[in-house]
Amino acid sequence: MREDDSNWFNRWAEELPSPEELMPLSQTLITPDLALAFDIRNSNTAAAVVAAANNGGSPPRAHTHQGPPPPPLSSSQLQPPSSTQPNSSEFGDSADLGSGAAGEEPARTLKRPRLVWTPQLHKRFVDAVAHLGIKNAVPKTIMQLMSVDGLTRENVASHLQKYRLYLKRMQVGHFGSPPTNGGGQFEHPFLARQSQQPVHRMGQPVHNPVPGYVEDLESANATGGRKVLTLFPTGDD
DNA sequence: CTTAAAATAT
DNA sequence: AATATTTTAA
Repeated sequence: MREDDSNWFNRWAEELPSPEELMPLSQTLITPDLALAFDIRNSNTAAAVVAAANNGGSPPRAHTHQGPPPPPLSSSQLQPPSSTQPNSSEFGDSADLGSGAAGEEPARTLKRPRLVWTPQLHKRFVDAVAHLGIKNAVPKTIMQLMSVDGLTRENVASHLQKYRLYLKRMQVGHFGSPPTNGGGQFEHPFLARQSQQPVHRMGQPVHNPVPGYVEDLESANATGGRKVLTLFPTGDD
């Protein structure tokens, strides 16, 4: 079906907002501990990294008692506010994943929110892999090169796994391949799904635990009326 | 309900 | 580190 290929490109195009759009996002995250404290989960495609830990339920996994709670991370690296556009070139710059409040150390007892691989973040990832070469493209190195604060090796490893699978799949498999686009450069439809329909769920209306904060969040992402607000200015496209 | 992304376990 | 499995979000 040719609808398919036209769609994938469409989707891909859809997912990249203007840099300006995501610019104001630099510090648009609710402080992690706050979010976690209120158990705010945004089904609204709001903040990228803001996810909530399942609180109030029975912990599904408890076996394999190997759980010294890892340090959340070194918290905030001081980000020089001087540059309006900190990163424009390749690497050498450090990106900064949602830390939210500077000076707030979530520290102990907080589960790390689910990471959302935004296109920009993925781009950075791909860039890193490309520049490292297949032999050095291991999670640790990639993570280091990406220099994204808050990004753990596990995150990269998991993503790398999927990325490799994706490559393998397109390498052998279907030829359907990208549409007649002049055979030019195709980005990776790797991150295919960004926004979906709100899918109304009957019976259980959205009960916002903390309307005030949610409102705050919404105003943050609603700025411009776009759908997805993601991360920091990777600014590279 | 289904699928896929991310986390987690091995 | 790589792969498999499970959990969680869209």
